[in-house]
Amino acid sequence: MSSLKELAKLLGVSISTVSKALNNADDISENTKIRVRELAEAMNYQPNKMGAGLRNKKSKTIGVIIPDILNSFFAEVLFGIEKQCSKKGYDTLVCISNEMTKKEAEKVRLLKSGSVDGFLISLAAQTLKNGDINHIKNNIDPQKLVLFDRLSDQINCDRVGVDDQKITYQVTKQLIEKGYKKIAFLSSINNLNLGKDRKKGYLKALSEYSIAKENIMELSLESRAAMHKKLVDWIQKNPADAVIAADNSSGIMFQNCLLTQNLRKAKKVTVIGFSNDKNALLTFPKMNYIDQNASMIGEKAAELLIKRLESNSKELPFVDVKIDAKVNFFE
Amino acid sequence: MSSLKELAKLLGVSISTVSKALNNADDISENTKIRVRELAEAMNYQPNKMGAGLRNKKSKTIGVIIPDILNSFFAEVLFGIEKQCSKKGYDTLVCISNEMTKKEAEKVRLLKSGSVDGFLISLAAQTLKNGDINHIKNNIDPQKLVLFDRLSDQINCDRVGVDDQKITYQVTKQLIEKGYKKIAFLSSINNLNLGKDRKKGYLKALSEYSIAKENIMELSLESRAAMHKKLVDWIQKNPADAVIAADNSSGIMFQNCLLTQNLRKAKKVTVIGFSNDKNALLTFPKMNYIDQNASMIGEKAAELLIKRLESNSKELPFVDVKIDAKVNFFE
DNA sequence: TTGTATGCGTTATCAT
DNA sequence: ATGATAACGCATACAA
Repeated sequence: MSSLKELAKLLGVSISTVSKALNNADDISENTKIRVRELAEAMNYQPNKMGAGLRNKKSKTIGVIIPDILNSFFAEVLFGIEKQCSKKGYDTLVCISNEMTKKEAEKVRLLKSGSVDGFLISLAAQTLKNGDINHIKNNIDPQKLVLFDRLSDQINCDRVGVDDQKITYQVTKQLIEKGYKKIAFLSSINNLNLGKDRKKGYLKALSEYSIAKENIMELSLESRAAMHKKLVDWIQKNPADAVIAADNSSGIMFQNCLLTQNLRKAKKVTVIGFSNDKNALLTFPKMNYIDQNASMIGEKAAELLIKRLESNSKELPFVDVKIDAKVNFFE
Repeated sequence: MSSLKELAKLLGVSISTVSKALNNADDISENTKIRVRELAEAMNYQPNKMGAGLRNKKSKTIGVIIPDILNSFFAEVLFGIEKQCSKKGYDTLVCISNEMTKKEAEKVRLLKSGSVDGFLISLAAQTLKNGDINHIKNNIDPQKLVLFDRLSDQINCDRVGVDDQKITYQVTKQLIEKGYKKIAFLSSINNLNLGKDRKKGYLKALSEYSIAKENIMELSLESRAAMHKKLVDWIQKNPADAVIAADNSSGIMFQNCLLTQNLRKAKKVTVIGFSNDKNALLTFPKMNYIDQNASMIGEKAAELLIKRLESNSKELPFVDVKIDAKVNFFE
């Protein structure tokens, strides 16, 4: 790789002249600037990030820690993060915690030594469960941290999340207003907070419209064959005209049940699942779905972090952003 | 962040003594080493990557360029890369080319300035299509490059790929040996090389066993409703007892067709798609599938690169590794 | 056994 | 308008 030194030697000027010329400093003649830029271009000069980083105490790199890259939600968030960071001239250093607090702590250490300017973190399940967040609190300046999706109220910093209760509330409301009378709820994630919130939203809408709640079914996805049978029984006995699934798997599984039993037309059940545009392609007939807008979560989180990093005033109050989901209705 | 300088001052020794002690040099007394290590521990000292990188001309960071993070195949490869790199003490800097040559070239530039030690790249569709790979050839030392999955024979370097022809050859053979007589082939990716290879494997197995080829159907996934109808017609007229789908979407779509028409039992068609363990969960009844073992591709690619980076001899011959797929048969 | 000096590539300050 | 110099954090050749 060519360096300022090399360019300087070839041009017969000093290193600082080259540096200033490339940074378009006021005190360098237009002529020199042109000569320097041309050679730099020709030599395919790229400033060395480590040299600049060492000097400026800034790496223009953001550390990202996600619990699970195989979860398409996080992959999509990452897409949004990458998009926004790229736009603002930042690199991303991506780490995976595998949902484990220990790994998460290790990654924080790693990234700090990698001299990232700031952190974008979605907390590991284990961390949330145990409320064990000292590895974050003690090692990361909240001015350099944005939490997304998996939040903890034990840390005072910028957050970007989804309003799970609002999503299901709105969808349930929409269904009611479309004339559905018996709306059931299906979930395999009632042990998680977001599962509970989604259920709350469903119940809230029903109670607002004084509608009796329909059957609520808890699914365990461990034993699929057994669940399939249970679902079939359920839908045959249940008079629901719409079903809201609290998660991606439940929705698709339920839709498949309708198909295998050829019940879809007979029962006229509208199914609404959680998904994203990519996965939705895999269902046919196309399932109605709630898209959490994951890439927007990533974009927004990155935007907030970069804004804070580049603001010199430490006076920006912490914000709590909620990203709205998009509902895709086909029927 | 604490630095060697700070530790040195607190201990009343020189910077180099601290540095050597932490690196366990021979010429430092055990006593001093202990004192230094203890303080370093207490201060939560982390060596600054940029300082070390600048000095050593090594960043212990690997640049990864993938075409599309929303494609679960690449997300899974990334998982494997991260796993292996993490194990060997390397960070990964992940970039997305969005299948565009221009973006890919930009990312190469970016990563070079970020001073990565080496590159793991899966080429963008556009790059492969146009054979336009100068941005790689001219800017990356082949000793520091491993291509994976999307390969080009215009670049002489280590490669890790899948043997697409072999996969479908083996699966077709298995089906024949299980007694299937009429094996059809379904594809929506016949425009891609890997799609062509998968078809070749299918045809090769049939010809080896002197079995007449069954219907071969090209799917376009643009207009899903139309395709669905076409598929239904196809399966009703077609006497196939097994269908090999060349890609994930085709397989799931076809399986759904069987379900919507309640044809599954009547026709007794065995479907084999491409998928991974995660996506396979979304089908019911569980679809037979070929798992490309994507995370292994990532692990192997990272392993090869690190081995080459850490070998001082430049004499290692380039290797061409093929990762075998796993076939999951449920019926 | 420990310390001093140097340089990696960059930028900012202060001469000239 | 240009150049010399110092400093960022680290590792190492060499001196003591």
